[in-house]
Formats: sequence, structure tokens, C-alpha cells
Amino acid sequence: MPRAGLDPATVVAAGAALADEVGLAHLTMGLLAERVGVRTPSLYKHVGGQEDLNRRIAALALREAADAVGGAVQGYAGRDALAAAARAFRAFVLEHPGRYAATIGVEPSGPDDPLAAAGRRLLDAFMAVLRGYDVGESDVDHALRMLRSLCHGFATLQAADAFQWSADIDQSFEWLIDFADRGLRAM
Amino acid sequence: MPRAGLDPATVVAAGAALADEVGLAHLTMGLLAERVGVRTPSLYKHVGGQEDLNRRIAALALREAADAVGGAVQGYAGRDALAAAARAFRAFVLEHPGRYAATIGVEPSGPDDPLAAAGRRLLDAFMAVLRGYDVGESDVDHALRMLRSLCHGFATLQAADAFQWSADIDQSFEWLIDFADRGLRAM
DNA sequence: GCTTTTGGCTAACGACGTTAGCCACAGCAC
DNA sequence: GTGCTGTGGCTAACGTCGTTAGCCAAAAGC
Repeated sequence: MPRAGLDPATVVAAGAALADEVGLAHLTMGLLAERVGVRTPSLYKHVGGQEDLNRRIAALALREAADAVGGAVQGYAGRDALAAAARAFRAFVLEHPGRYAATIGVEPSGPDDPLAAAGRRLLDAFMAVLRGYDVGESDVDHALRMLRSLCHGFATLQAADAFQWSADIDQSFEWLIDFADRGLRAM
Repeated sequence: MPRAGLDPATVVAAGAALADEVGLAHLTMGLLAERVGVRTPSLYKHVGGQEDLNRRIAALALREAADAVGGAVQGYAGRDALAAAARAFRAFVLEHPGRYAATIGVEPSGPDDPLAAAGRRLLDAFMAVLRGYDVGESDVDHALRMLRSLCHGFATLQAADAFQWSADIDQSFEWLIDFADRGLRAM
């Protein structure tokens, strides 16, 4: 039987794509194996198991999110940068709900874990937004957590369809950007 | 063999407690059965299965969260009410991470689903906070979503240990309350 | 061209969710 | 009390899924 030519990166990418399609909870080793054209046990030659796969998908998602946010921010400052970052982040989560879901509840095993590095890159991207505001040294950590909570909370609530009632969601998000901008400018 | 005297409410409550202890992902029918002193298949006399159990735990969690937030708000207005609500919500999520996790990603099946009613009660509790501010009719939905996103985002990120770095988390949360208060007062 | 490594495979096991079918106990009519 | 009925336990069994063991052929290096 001919080799399929797989490697860890291919398997993880396929897993992330599959998670986006069917939902992280329905991502199964058998389904992933079928997707990449291989029998289930063969996957274990490339990833350590389901937990390892999840961690790698999470790291991939964080890297991609960091790239999306970082790229969107470039060339902007202040309110424009904030809006670009927030929109890019939300768009990423809505386009890739499965791989983003893999990032919640997963902890880096150590300081050299690729997951930790990826998380730091995403934080750096948001940090760049704050540089366009007059945020004092002692406030920057708090402001960063606030931004992260806002974006993460809104995006995950929307991805989970938790906003049942009527008002337009895009409009709410723009309102939220405006709210954060006014608050940051007033510091 | 003597009867164990179970009923759906008891099973759901035990499931919620167990989810808080071991994490929702590790809540297994066998473990729950052992906890309530019964064999696994007997649980199916009281709940429809794992998905049904999850929905019931979610509804319980939303009712409890609504009670906690609603109770904390009573007698306060403005910044005090906001702070009380936010603290009560975060405390609930941190004390009951398992049952709160059951609420994310679960959709009400219809308008008479107990889950929908419980969700509405929680929203009402946050709505009461907004009455202490001068929020216009057209802004109230957006402000509600902002508050919900902030609280949900912060609490779930903390529950997932996603705030790796140094600054004190309680301090960040108080900072966040202050930030939201200033923004709402400035409307 | 031979050896070694690597990446497939089948077979099998254990854990878990779920269903079917049985049986004892509680509650009630009489 | 005796007997009927419904309810809430139980055992047995099945299907799915994750995972491991062990085999074997294709690729890679000498």
C-alpha cells in the first residue's frame, strides 16, 4: 500500500479544518483518519493522541489569530487600530470556531511549550493596540485583560449563539468597540 | 435491593456538583452513577442521556447564577450595583466552573425550554444594573451584551487559567468594573 | 543492493454511552 | 392481608471511540 505522505503539520491542519466543520466536540480520530485517507491507528505515528492533537490545534489557532490581529493592526493607531484588531479577532473566531474552541481550557505545560509562545504572540498583537492610547504603565496589564475578556467573551458568546434576542449583532460589536475606545481615551 | 430514592432533580444536582469537582469533560455517566449509589443504566430512568443531563445542568447553573446576581444587586444602584453583580457572577463561575461550562454551547430547543427561561432570568439581573445608569433605549441591548461579554470573558478566561502573567487578577477585575462604570456613566 | 527507519496496516482491548429485558419493591384497591 | 400495577433498581449486551501491540512494506541511507 502506497504511503499517504502525512506529517504532523498536515494532520493538525486537517484536524483544525475538520473541527471548524463539525465542531470540536465531534472531532473524532476516526473521522480525521478518514479525512486524511488513512486508518485510525496510523494517526498515532504523527500525533500523540487526542489530547496532543487538541493542544497542537490550539497552538495553530493562536498563531493564526495572532497573525490575523497583528496584520490587521499594522498601519493603524488609536481607535482605528482597536477596531481593526477587534474585528479581525472576531472574524477569526467566527470563521474558525472549532480550532478556537480548542484553545479554551488548555494550559501550556511549560514555558517552552509552543502553546505559550503562540499565546504570547496574540497578546503582543493586542498590546500594540494599547500603545496608541495613553495607558499608564500600571494599567497596561489590566487594560490588556479587559480587551481580551471583551473580545473573547463576545466572540465565544456569539459562536455559541448565546445572543438570542433581536438587536443586530454586528451593530452591538461596533458599539462595543466604541465603548472600549472611549474608555481608553479617557484614561 | 432497596431503592435509592432518586429523582431527576437529585441526579442533576449531583451531576452539577461532580462537574464542578472533576471538570465537565470528565463527568461520566458511570462516575455519576457511582456518586449517587446506583448502577449506570439506572440513571436513564431519571434523565434522557448525557445530552439531556448537560442541558439540565446548564439550566440549573443559569438559575443559580441569576439568583446570585439578582440577590447581590438588591439594594444597590449605579456603580455599587455593577460591582456587586460582576463580583457575584465571577464568584459563581469560579466556585462552579463545571456547571457553568455546561451552559456554553447549549441552545434552547424552543421558547418554552426551561433553559431559555433561566437565561432570561440571568439577563434580567444584569438589566437591573443598567437601570442605575442613564442608558438610552437604543443602547440598552448593546450595553447588556457588553456587560455579558465582559463578565463571561473574564470569568471563563480565569477559570481556564488563561491569564498567565503576573499582575494580580482580583485587581484586574476591580479595574475592569471601574472601566465599565466610567463608560456607562459617560453615556 | 542491503540495511535501517519510517509509516502504513490488522487485531484486539478497555472505557463509555446506551438499550433491552428482567425483577423486586412500594403503593393502592379490594 | 392479598393481589395488581407501576416504578426504579439490576444484569447483559452492543456500538463507538481511543489506544496499544505487533506486523510488514515502502522509502532512505550506506
